[in-house]
Amino acid sequence: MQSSASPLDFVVRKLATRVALDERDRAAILSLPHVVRTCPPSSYLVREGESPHKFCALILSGLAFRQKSTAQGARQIVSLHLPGDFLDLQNLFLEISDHNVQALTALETIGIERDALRQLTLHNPAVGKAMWTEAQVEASIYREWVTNVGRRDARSRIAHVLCEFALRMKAAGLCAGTRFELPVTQEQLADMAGLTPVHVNRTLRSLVEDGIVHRDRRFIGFSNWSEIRALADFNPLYLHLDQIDPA
Amino acid sequence: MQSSASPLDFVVRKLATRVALDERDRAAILSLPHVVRTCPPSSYLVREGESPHKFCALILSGLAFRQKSTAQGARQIVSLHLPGDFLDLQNLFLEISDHNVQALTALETIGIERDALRQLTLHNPAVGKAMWTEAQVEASIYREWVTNVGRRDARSRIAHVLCEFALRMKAAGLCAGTRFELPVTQEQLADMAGLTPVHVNRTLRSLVEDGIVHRDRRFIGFSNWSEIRALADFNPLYLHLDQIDPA
DNA sequence: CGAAAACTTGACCCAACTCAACGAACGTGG
DNA sequence: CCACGTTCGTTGAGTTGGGTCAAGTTTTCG
Repeated sequence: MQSSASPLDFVVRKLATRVALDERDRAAILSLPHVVRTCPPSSYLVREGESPHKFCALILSGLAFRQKSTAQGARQIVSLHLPGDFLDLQNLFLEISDHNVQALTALETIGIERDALRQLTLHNPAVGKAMWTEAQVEASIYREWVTNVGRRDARSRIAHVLCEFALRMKAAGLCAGTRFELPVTQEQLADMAGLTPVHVNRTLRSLVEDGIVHRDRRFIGFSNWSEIRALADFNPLYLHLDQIDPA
Repeated sequence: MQSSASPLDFVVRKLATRVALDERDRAAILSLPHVVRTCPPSSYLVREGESPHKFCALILSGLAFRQKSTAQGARQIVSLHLPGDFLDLQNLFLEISDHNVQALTALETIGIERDALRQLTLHNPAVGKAMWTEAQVEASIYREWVTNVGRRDARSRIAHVLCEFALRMKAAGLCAGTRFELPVTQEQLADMAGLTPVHVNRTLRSLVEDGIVHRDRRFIGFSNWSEIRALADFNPLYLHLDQIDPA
């Protein structure tokens, strides 16, 4: 019966997509100590080498990404995150951060007290299961990215990134499915795909010329989902979007 | 006081490297229903698209790898596993397998009943924490692999794979550190690095010619750890080898 | 000992990179 | 609301790291 506008409601709703939560579980989540924060575009939320912060962040609105750099100064973006994604799951149980997390757009996050969230994850089986599912889906996406960057050519690689983003946005209820804003520079897209910005530019152009992708500024549209899906060699299984409340 | 030679002792020892376990935790682990199995080289332990098996496997001896294929038939190896690694963590909480797991060498595994392990993970905080740490270290390794395959040239990439393997083997007490057997064909190495077998052959040869790597059959040696480490741009932080019992 | 698998090597090719310049869009302050 | 600096996108020309194809050679193993 609570009409609360607490940002923790958002967390409850998120976790409830992964597992059935009873009243007690919900109450436990809703009593977690937390803060709401906003971060400007490209600010760092986590830096490689740091110890975990007091709060574990989840995105309420906006986009973020994870990134590592090589000694030669090349950057690789290793994942993209949208509202409902945890940005700090790794730091819940590891003591030193192994990569950077950066805001892509302006970001609104809820920071949940690390200790409390860890205790809840370890002691409440329903919450624990939801958190495990989140973490395992994230790992599955990493595996797909290794494959994408390791074994697909530039066209497929870029198309694959676009397909994944479209589908995750749709699953999060943030776009209709075949048209969406991807607020990413071509340089950032290059860093996701393991390509150079120049080559991304040309490849993206060729996708547009072939009528597979429409583009206006940072807005992307697909003419034909099954066409781009085939080109991208995109099999949505790895997103485990059906992994919802198998109770 | 138990002198048991149960393979579960191995699991206890493994998890005890991640978290302090008391007698009750140990007893709970030691009572898990399980089977020991052997698998011939290149047999499949998990296939993409499958539902989870009744048992969740952990390697007792031998090596295994995870692998995905593209529609064009290219294969990418996304991780390598050695004794003490879980092969089925993902299937503990996900309902469809998103990749293949294959034996690299002859394999001896302990299969722990999935349901029982899941319950223990969710209900026993110490075991839960150990399992989380395992899973998060695995995720960290995926991030590094995305970076390796996306942003390093062939020499560094291959050197990086060698460094990681050497250090993980050493950490597992399976080699001294600068000389070890890597029972992998050049084709498999290529599939780890996102290269072709021919190019792996030439690149490996050039590393040998430069005196950075020694090779005899499948045995690899490093002349100078800091030299290959620099070439590989290898920073062992991501392996979280110190992530041991922060109690 | 013989067949299959793994490793080598050479010759050639091309997808993607580099370098460099220019144009378009954005945002910020006056 | 315009001027202007900055970031982002676009394009051309030339280069190269790594791929392809194909033919040996060595190793492994039944």
